[in-house]
Amino acid sequence: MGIREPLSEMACGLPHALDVMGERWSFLILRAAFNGLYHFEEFSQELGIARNILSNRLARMVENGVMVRTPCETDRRKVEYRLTEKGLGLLPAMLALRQWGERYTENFNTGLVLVDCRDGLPVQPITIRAHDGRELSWHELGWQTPDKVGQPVDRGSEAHSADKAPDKIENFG
Amino acid sequence: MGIREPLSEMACGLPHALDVMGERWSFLILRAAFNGLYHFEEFSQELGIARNILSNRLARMVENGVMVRTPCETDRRKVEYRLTEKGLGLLPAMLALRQWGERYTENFNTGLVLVDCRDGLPVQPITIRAHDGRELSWHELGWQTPDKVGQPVDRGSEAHSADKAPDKIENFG
DNA sequence: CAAGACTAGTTGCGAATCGCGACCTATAAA
DNA sequence: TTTATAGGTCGCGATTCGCAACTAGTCTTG
Repeated sequence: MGIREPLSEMACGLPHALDVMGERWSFLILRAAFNGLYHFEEFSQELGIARNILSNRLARMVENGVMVRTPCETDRRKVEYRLTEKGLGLLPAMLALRQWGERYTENFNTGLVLVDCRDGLPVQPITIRAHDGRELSWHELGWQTPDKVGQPVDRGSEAHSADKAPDKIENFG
Repeated sequence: MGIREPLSEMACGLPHALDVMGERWSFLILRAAFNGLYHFEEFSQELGIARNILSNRLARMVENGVMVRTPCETDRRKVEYRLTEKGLGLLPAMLALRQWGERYTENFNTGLVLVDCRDGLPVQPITIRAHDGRELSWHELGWQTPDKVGQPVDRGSEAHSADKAPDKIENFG
């Protein structure tokens, strides 16, 4: 990581997530892995990524526990890269990103729809939900200290009018 | 984007999403914006990012419709950067990434909990849900052509045993 | 109104990263 | 035994990043 310290600050999971997955190609490699690819040459051909970069990213994902690297039993030239449970855990994030990309790409060609295998019906758009399942928007969210969980949060009547902010009204991150 | 063509292939929203948000700092700037910051100097101080990079990223986000840039009425030295609806639409993706980062960061210090303002109860972990709300894992998902939506998908009995893959069994992306 | 301070940048330059092609090693197939 | 394949590494030019310094408008203060 060298000089990149600022990404590693604590109390927010985003820096760590970006540290692991924030480099160019990482998410596309992940997508390919979810696609069922697991050999070096497969990733290389599918993505058209430079070999040294691919090598670097795969090593990094292994190092960070997103993938495991195992020599192939039946053909010892080959190596298998497989998603770990931690890697599989990135599916909601990747899908949310994808859905966003699809929604806001004009003339997006809906070639294939992600569905529940069982009934072939499309999955829902990914949303943020309250404990009881209600869908929540940004304005309905707030931060609470662990000891005060269960107490309503006052967000200071929405700081979003110009020049009101004396300091951070609410802390979303 | 010059030579970066491979990211812009169609039929998948991820390349577009990464094109817009995949550069270093973009997601942290987004987080800061969700935090209620909207001035150049605020972002600069909060993130410790180089000024030229910040300038570049903000311009890019404006260009891509994630933020709008408006000169401040009351102090014309200042400029306001605000999230558009498109920008707000990134909240599920950002939160999914954050939750993943939190979950897999050891000794993660849970300083603040994201809650529903109304009752102060924590939001759910972000998941993928079927049309009827059932939570779905990777193994239960498949791709279907639009005209065949509603027909169950056979994923070829899970390609994930070594050396079976003659070709892509199922196409997750 | 003039002198300073503040905001939002831009510019230049060295350092780090990316992308391409060539090369290398171990294994498998002909 | 020769050739092909898989998974890399190495070197080098092009791009991007990070830092510090500088600039152009716009308040603010005396």
